[in-house]
Amino acid sequence: MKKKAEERKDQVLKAAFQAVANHGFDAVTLQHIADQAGVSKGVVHYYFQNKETILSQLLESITAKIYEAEHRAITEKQTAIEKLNAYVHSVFLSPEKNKKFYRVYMDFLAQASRNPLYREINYHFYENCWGIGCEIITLGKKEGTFSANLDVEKSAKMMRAMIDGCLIQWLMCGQDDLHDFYKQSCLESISTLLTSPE
Amino acid sequence: MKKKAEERKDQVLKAAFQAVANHGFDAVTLQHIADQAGVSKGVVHYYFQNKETILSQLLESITAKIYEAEHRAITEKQTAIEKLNAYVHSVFLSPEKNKKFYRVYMDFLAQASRNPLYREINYHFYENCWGIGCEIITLGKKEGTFSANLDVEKSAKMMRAMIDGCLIQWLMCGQDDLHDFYKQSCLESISTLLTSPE
Amino acid sequence: MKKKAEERKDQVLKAAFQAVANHGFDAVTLQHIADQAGVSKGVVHYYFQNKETILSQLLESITAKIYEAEHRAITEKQTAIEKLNAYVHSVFLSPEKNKKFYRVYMDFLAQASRNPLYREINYHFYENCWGIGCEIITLGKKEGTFSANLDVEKSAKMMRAMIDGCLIQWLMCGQDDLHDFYKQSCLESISTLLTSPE
Amino acid sequence: MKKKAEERKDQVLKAAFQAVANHGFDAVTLQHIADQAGVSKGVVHYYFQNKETILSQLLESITAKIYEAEHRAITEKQTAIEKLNAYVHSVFLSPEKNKKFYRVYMDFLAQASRNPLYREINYHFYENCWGIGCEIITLGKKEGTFSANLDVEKSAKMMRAMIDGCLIQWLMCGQDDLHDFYKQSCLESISTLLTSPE
DNA sequence: AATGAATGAGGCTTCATTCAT
DNA sequence: TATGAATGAAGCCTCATTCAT
Repeated sequence: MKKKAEERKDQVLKAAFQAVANHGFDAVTLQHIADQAGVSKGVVHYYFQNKETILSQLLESITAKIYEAEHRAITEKQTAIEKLNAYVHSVFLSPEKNKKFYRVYMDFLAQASRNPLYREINYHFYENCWGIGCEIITLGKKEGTFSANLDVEKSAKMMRAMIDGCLIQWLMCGQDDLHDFYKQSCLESISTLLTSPE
Repeated sequence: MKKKAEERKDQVLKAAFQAVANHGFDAVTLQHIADQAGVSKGVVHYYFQNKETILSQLLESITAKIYEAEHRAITEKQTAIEKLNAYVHSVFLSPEKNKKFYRVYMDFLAQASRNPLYREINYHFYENCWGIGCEIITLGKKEGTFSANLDVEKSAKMMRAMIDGCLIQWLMCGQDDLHDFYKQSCLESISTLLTSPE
Repeated sequence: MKKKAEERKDQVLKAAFQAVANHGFDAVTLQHIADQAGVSKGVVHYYFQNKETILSQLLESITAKIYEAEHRAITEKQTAIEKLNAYVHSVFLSPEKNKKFYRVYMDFLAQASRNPLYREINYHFYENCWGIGCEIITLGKKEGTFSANLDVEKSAKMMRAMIDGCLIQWLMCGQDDLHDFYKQSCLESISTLLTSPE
Repeated sequence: MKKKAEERKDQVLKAAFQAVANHGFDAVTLQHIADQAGVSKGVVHYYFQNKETILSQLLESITAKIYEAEHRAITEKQTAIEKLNAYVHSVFLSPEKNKKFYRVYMDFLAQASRNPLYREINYHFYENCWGIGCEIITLGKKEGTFSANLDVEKSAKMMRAMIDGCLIQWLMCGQDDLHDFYKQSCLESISTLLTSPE
């Protein structure tokens, strides 16, 4: 029973992601979501109180997934450089996937600037990302790869700012073939920031 | 005559800006805009063909204003360092103004990932921003302040990515008192990127 | 299930007929139709994509009904004269019914002069009517009742023109008591046309 | 002053005719009419109380013009046959003109079935048309061209019914090249009705 | 547990009409 | 006289939500 319900909710959330990716946050309807999930509109309301509940759980779900992927990527590597590389590569996955995920994510960011609930969810995601940054930077300092006098927390935040800034700029340019340019440039810039003396 | 009409349109656009800032891009209604402007709903349609027209002109208007302010800021300064400083300060204006402007701007970015018209307008804004970056960097190289081997265009893009990334991260944290932290960190990071040898 | 939906659509179409009869084609609103049907406005949109869909289906429905009644009437009779009589009588049903039906029909004709969809539906109705005429005339020629040298198709068209012309003229006079006069005169005229030698 | 006003009203009515011909009775707006007349919307309201006033005066105007043309046509001829010919030819003027005039006229007929004012105006037009019919038939009887036992008034009405029925049927078929067929058939039918013995 | 029919609030838009200039 | 800016009522349509089955 409980299991079935969990599966159902997951099914709806997956459908919601697709639906939001296709139609946009404010254009998506519960009908879109139900259609995408291959269920009736009633089901959606049966498992979720209302539209906002679905969407906030969707935000939680996708930020969790992004973080998991990032975390998995760096765990597999040993050195700070390798981890940094893996991190950035796990963010710049592919034009198609980035487009889909970041479109949805940007929709949520826009909402989050007004909706405290979304903001909180996103903040949690930020904390996770900063955590990854701190881990890499701390290791790099220990290795002697990165500057000894780096402010770890500050650098982690700048690192994430760079990543988001690049990904958004890429997304807004609408040119898939620039994906590699932005990935490389982002990586270079972060490296410079972390290795620059003083 | 013509003048009056222009003023009216401006009045409506200003009201639209306030209304979008308050309610968000997808929750704003023409009634909100009319109320904010202190006019009847009919007036809005008298000066603008439809809702999308208002919103796209609003995007044009605010990106133009942001750019103008940035451009004005750097024009007043002489050295590359001063210009860079002025640029970042003109972006990080104040918590209140940044919040309002960037909320609206983020709404548009979210839309732009799907709407080509918005994307085009934003691209034009990007070009302007990159132009400012290029100007500063070129001057800095000439002065010898910045690294001689910088790729001017690439650096300009990374510069803007850093700025947007920081501003968005600040906005999403919902803490006004971090405004200064992000301004300073952003400036530092860009400086590092531009002055780091090789 | 399907049955229920069909009934609902029928209910709405019937209501639409009443509403158009009462308010006229261009003054009728979806609210009128919903009220007449005793349902909420939403129901109308649930079963019909939009207003035009309702109205075109209404045109199809009423022309089909008129034709069916006419066809049924002539089928029951044997001789050409009897059939002709029955045909005209089935058209000139009663002042009340004619008024309601032809008011609506005239609204559609007015629209049809510009709207190809309506024109097509009406043309189909014309073809049916001409078919009835042809059937009667062909039989009459075979019987020797009607002139041997009649152009069947042309005569069928003139027959219908006479019928519509009379009914419209009657409707426009606004005098119910002339209904019988027009019915008889119409019948006489058609008889004359079909029996006149040469 | 008075003269200027009359000219202005005429100008607006002519524009109204074009506008209704183009957009249809219920889709036409005062802006269409003003544009067509090359004047401002205010002018239209200055010379006409409201929209209905314009439209009813337009109906009067066009029925008067149709009648005048018909009357002029038969006046120029001597014999009943010639007059009848001229009459029908003056009605079936040309595909283009008939389309424009009858579209507008049909719009009014549809309205007239509900609006007493329009109905009255149209009735006056009918009387004029019947008058023409009576004149022709009476002459034909005197000449011995038409059947002696014709009921003049009734025949005049049937004559007009035939004309309107044919013109409407032609209009609804949407085939310009059938214009001649309907004109000839209409004339033949009327001739048959009027010459048939008994 | 699931469906989808029904509701009705609320949005965008059109347009006749008014009125200050 | 003439203009056209401004109003606001009213229409169509969408869609989250409810509820009987």
